[in-house]
Amino acid sequence: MEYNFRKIEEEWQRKWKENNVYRVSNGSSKPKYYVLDMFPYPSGAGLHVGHPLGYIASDIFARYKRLKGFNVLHPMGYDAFGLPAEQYAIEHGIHPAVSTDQNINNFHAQLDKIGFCFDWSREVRTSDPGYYKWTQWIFLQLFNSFYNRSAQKAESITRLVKIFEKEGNQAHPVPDAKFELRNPNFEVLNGNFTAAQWKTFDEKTKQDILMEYRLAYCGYGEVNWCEALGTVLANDEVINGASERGGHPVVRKKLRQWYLRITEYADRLLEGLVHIEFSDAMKEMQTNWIGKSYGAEIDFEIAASRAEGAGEKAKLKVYTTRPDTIFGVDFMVVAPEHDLITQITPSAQKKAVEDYIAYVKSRSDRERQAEKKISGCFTGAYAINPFDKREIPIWTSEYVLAGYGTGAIMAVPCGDERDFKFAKHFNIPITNIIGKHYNGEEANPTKDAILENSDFLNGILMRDAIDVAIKKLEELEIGKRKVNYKMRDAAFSRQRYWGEPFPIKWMNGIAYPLPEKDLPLQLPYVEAYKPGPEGEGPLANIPSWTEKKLETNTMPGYAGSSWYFLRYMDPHNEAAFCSREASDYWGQVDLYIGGTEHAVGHLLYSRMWTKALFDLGLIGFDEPYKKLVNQGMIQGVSEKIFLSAVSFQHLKTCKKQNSFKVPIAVDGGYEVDVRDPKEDEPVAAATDILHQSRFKLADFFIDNFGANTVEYRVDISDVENHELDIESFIKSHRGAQFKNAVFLCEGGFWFQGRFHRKNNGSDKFFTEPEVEKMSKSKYNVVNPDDIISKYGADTFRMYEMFLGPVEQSKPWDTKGIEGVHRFLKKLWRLFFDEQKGKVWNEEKATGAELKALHKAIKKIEEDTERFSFNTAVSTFMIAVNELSDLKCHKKEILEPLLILLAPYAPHITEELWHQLGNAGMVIDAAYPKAEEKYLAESSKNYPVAINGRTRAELTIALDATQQQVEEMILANETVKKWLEGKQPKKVIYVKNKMINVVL
RNA sequence: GCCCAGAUGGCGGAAUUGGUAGACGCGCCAGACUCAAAAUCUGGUAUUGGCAACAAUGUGCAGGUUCGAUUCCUGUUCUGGGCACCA
Repeated sequence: MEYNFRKIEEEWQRKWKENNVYRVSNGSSKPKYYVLDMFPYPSGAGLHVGHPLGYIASDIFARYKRLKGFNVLHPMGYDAFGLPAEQYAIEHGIHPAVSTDQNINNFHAQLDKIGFCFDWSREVRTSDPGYYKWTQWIFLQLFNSFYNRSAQKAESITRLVKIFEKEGNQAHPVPDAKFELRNPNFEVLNGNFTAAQWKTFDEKTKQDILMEYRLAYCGYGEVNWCEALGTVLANDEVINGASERGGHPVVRKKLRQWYLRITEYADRLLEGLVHIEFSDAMKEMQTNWIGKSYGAEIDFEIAASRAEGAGEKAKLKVYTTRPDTIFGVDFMVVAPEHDLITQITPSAQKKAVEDYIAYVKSRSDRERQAEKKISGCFTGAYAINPFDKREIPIWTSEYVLAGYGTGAIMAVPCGDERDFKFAKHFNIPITNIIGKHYNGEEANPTKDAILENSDFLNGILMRDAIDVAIKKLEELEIGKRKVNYKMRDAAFSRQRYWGEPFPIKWMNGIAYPLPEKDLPLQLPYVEAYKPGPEGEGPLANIPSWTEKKLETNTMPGYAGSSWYFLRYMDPHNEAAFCSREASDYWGQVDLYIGGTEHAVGHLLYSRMWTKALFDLGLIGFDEPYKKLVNQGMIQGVSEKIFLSAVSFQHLKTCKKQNSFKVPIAVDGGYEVDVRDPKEDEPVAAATDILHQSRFKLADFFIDNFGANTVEYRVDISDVENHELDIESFIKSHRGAQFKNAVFLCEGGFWFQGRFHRKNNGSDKFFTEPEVEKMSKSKYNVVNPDDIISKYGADTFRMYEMFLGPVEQSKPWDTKGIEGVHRFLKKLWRLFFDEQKGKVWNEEKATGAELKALHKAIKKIEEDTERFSFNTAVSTFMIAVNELSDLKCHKKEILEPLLILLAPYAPHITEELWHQLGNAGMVIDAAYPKAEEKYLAESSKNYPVAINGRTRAELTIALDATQQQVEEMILANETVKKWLEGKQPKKVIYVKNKMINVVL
């Protein structure tokens, strides 16, 4: 009886489905465990072997937990809204709903083949109106809430209105300090209003004020605007200030946007990190993203003597974490977007400043920070240092971002590297306030210097001076202590079609929520996806939509994914997003597996939503994910060849084609039948010869190959062992253009199917491998379907795990899969022999067999618990090797081994489990227990090191004393040889570890 | 530029708390079975020198701490992920 994985896997997948083996109920006498994978976006390219890595890991853990007696929730669904589907619709005219459906079906079929224990009855799709009804509903909860800072929680906005009616906003100032509160006559209210004033405000004013408090609110923000495409672009669609598609110019433009007031949750998001099991790296990334810092806001007056007109009374507010360096300020830098610039710039500098601002508008935030080139422009205005009254030039530069702090900084070149470089570049004199700590070569950001040249701060340690300076600022009322966050409110709208519509109606410039009974507000069907006028989304083109004054933006991708883990608990509930009963039962996700790319996006948003839902009493916990495991990426191996404008010795070149030149003539010395190729046809290709120094190009009748080579990725299906199958390559769609190309190898070259030998080197055409992202565009995608049809799902699952630690990125190499497949065949042979059939028996196990088993049980359990699945697979291999060596076919040993292996290879174990005569499913068996009595050892083979280097081995009883060990050591031949008759300085004996003799 | 992570044989990786570097698998080499091949099995395989015993070197690079460092510390290079409209 052979291991027929195809039959076994199909059969059990069918039976599992028929018997609802993986359906879970909300309630059980067993303890609960919730295992979740990060929400996949069903892309048109389908699954490649990298995608299921995390799903396999979570599947193993879910099955393991079930064996351990837990009621395990392990659901799967789709994050189905998103830009790619819309882009596909624009290009191919297929409605996103249609293509998304196709993609999901494709994904689903691929996932099914891997044998996951998902409870598919709980599947959700964010684009399903039954799902996004509740995304809209939660949005309305956020819209109708504000963050009560004194209670440190979200509360109903109607409560806030009552407070305003009773006492104004004294106790609840506007969250955004930059917001200018105005009454209906547009008079600035200085931040506060009384109950009496509130009552006099008209509806519009009231609503505008409330909008400043709502957790989901509407405001204005800058986007990448591409006039030519008439649309807003994502950062990764913008390359060097131009659109990726078409290369049209892109500028920053202010558009009306929805936001989530996540900044109000900054402290709780930080504090919450203490209570959840995320990796330190992940916590650090989130902490840095939130970017809490302590410092001061300082007002600098604008020098009247140097300013013209309006600027006179203006003040420049800066935020700094280092107020101790105030006497080292040599210049100020304001963000190019800063409102003050136009006010303070004297006419003489206007042109230069405007030109500079225009330049900056074409640059993304990323470029502005990443650029090594220093740029900036002097505004012509001066600020006055509030302490020593020194006049300080005010510059504008792209490295200061409008969104952070006050959008202006005081620059201290002796203490800050960026400021230093800027000062050097523009020849701004540098004041040294830290004496010998500053060497004039580079800035020194120390806090451990004693201040000099610093007036009242002289002689104080900088660390201590921070507080002294702030106290003085507050005393003189020129500044105040300030906590600042780098994190900004989350932009929550997209000018796109394929997303959740906002349940919002606009009337007289006021946003009104739709009543709950009108949800879901369904996404209307459209034929075209063109952006609307003035940068509005495609929904603005639909008269029936705009007639109803409905919001034309849609929600971003993370709307649906911020709460999906809750919907899985109660996926078919039509009365609530998730019943309190269900969320109380399942609680937090116990294990969440996904990539680090979500570190600061999805994970922070999801945490914020959870906290808001908790505050509003809708769920009973305020962190969504108890433990997070980050899976690494499986990379692809691309295979590259090199193309060049080659120059044969007697060669003419003709028309330039795609920057390659085309060879048309022949080398005189060789009979090469290079007929004149058509102008649009060939290109020359070459190979590893570029990398072989022993190969002399001069031998080859080529002048300057390599001068202009271009890398070209060939499809990995045309490559084996880094050798290109030229024939198959030329037959492929992309390779057709190379049919008249010359393929240089070490021993000669291929041309039109014939090899022309030049020397006795190889005629193999080698490619250059490169490890990079697995992606369609790199022609290096390996499809799991192919692997499974060749080796089966169990082999595939185990090999994915065997490749290396889940957390680590590693390249896929199909070749290695044979080893895992052999292992499963070897396991099978413990039960069945090809000729003899059944070989397993019910004999009593020996001590050696029990030891092999219990060693495995112990290690597998430990490894599974710490997500070290690769070493667990090794342990299975070792166990099966040992049992094979022992010729052990005993049920007593093999049956527990099957249970151990069931999470990893569910199909083969299910089959063998039933072959052993069991009736139920293996997943409902009890996990075996490792018994120490089979593992006990009385002695250990110790390594004996001389000066730390292992020289010998010695078997010593585990209970040996230091003295006994020393005696044994000194009697050892190898040790004697090294001692050369002398006494050792020291003998280090670490029980159960090693022995080290120090000479 | 900023934040985070990683680097170990020909390849993927192991070494869980500072204690035998290279488990397990791939590949490769040799052998058995076979008319032959596949499959399977056995042995070998970090590098250098040596018939061998053995010796020297060796965990990206340069230092440091320690009886002992892949593991801890300082600096540095390269690669990957993220940087707010890809998901």
